[in-house]
Amino acid sequence: MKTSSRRARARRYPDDRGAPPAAKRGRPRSRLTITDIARLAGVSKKTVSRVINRAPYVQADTRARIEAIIAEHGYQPDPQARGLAFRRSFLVGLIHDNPNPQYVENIQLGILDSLAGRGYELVIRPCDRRGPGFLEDMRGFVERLRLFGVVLIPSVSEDDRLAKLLESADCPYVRIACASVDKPQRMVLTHDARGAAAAARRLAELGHRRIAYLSGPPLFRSAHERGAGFIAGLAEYGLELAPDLAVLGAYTYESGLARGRELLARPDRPTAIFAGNDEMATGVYSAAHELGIRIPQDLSVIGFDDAPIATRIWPAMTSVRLPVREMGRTAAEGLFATPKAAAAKAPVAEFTPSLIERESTAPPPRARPTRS
Amino acid sequence: MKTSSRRARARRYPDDRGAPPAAKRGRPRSRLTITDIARLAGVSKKTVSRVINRAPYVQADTRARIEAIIAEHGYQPDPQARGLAFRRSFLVGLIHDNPNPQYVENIQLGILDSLAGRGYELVIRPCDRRGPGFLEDMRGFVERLRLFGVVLIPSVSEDDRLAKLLESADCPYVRIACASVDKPQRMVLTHDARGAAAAARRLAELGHRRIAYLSGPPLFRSAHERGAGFIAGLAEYGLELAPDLAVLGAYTYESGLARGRELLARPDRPTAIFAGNDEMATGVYSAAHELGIRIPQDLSVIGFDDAPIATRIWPAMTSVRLPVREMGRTAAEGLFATPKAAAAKAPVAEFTPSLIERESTAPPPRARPTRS
DNA sequence: GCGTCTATGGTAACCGGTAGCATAACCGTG
DNA sequence: CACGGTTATGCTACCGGTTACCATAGACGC
Repeated sequence: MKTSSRRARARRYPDDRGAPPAAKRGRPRSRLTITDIARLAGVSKKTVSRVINRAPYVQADTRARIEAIIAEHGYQPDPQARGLAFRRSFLVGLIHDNPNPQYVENIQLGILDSLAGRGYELVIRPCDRRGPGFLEDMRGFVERLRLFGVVLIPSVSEDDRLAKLLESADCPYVRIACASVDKPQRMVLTHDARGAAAAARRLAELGHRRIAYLSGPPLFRSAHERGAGFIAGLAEYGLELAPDLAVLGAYTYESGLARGRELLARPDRPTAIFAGNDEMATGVYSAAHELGIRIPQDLSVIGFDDAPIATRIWPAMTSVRLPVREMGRTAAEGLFATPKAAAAKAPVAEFTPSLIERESTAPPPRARPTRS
Repeated sequence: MKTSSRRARARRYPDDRGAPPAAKRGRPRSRLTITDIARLAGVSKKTVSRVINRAPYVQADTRARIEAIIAEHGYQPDPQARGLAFRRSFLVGLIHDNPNPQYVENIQLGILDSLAGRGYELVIRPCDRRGPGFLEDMRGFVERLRLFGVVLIPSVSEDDRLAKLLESADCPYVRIACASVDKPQRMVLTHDARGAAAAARRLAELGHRRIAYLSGPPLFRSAHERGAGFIAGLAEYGLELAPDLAVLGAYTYESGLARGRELLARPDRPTAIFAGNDEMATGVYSAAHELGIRIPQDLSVIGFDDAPIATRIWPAMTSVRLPVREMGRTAAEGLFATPKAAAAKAPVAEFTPSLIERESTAPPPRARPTRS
């Protein structure tokens, strides 16, 4: 009877379609649990739990013995069980809509640098902040996963609706964004303006006077920030950005190519172009090649990001670099800050870009640099 | 007494340092649970569970009523609790050591295409298969997380030790790798050889005879595969790859630049170079620029991967394309295959690359193509 | 010697789900 | 109309941890 009953059970769910495969998979062979460790050590689960969580009230030798047993058996507490009890998962989310894979990858690596060895994992979540149901999606994501924390990178890091949502969902977060923030917030700041100013100074020093700025799209705060910094840098040399030499791109190669063609086809074309990012600067390179304009002899170009492509095109491009991986690491570290520090809403860290000089800049044709 | 006892308790962990912040965080306000839904619907937890898991033996109207209540309240079952009971998490891992961020990003996006709406999440795990403790790390990772499945991409996808480990850990996996496999396995196959053969045919048709192959490092199976395909393609036109024109690179820009310089400095330099990937092909571009060798008039170049850089350098590069995002999606789909299909160990899918012709190929100098 | 405090460890309940089994209702059939 | 088989549903234990609360053993002060 027992047997036949079991056999009947084996044929479960006769009309089952679409049940999660997880439910059908064979059981993995069971591993050691906290109960096993407690039994091996001759103590209670509670004591082992104290050791795992580094809680006090465990004798030093007891602690050492338990730790030895844990190490010997390679025991790893189950994050799902711990998370269930803690009402918090051991997952850190990266929410992003950044079109630059190199940037995203470096952020990921930086976050993982910080997570390594802590027992937390990184969950990736791309998004479209202008898509329908964006906020609902995000809410579902963070609530369902009970994320330990979230890192946001541009441009979604500039979306205050999302920040507000994360707060209401009680999900800690750190934003990476450039420095023009009105109120104190929990973020990793990048001083894009300073990098852009450095680019402006360098072009001014080389003697350029007709200098163009190829801006990123207004959706990105960095576009404004870099533009403002560039203008400020020029002003230090008594230069102004002529209105007709400030043109709007989209942070894409294609927009750089199109705007580059237009700028360089003018009779009084600029002798230098500062592009809001390397993608657009690369487009300017192509436009120059098409028109037979030599870089850097006829045209100086500076980009922003110091993407790998900056050294892969010819001539190697001068660009502005941010320590992206380090920024990712720092942002993740910020999630582990003490509650007090987190409540302070102060910036987690600030980064200033550096100008990496290569072969795409030179004095303008028929002109002499003001100094070296 | 009671009160003072509680107050004493509030000062818990007086010398606590290093306890997981999760344990210290305030509790998120509690959400709806399956018990709440059951109460609202006037049924038992078990019945709600059946609805969630699409199990049979629930009356259609009961099911509809429960689904309506779930939708109305935006209830989402807790993946940690489900995972604990299932002994399986709802996480899919991507284990990778691929140096190409564009490739990795597209794989990620493809996997996420497949996971979207299924309630599974993507966890990223870079690795170094030659580092110390590689296998132990991986074992700890997959066992601790009880991963639902893992996607592997080159070159770690070619590591049989890891495949064996995943099997012994009862962790389903799908590998993306090129087609030269000896035994049938659960993988997404890419016919890199066919793409390389197409490149060879094209160069032969244009009339090239002195053709070089710049190989990737032996660690990558794709390097052999592409080389073999290229040689086979040449053979169709009665051509051979001269031993001195097969050189070894490292899939990096720098190696492409160095090998390119050497190849192009020879008195009898090749009129065409097929590089194992776009990074190296870009290095060849730079070497040609340095030496004043024009592309494509003096030198034809074909790369592999169709990376974004292929269209951003000048002249736009002919390259071989694989549908990377689609491959990632397909690999993830493979994890959801029925147990029967999974046990079959048959390939999940196969992809053949296509040759994307751009401006970096032309007939050799002072020669006439054999046909169009 | 006794009450109080501190250090330590045990027990039961719980986190939010799922699995096994019992049971009731329904169905057609001999 | 009793009966076996199928469908629908609920009860209870359990997944692997953590917490609340309690019990006990020494140390200490009077």
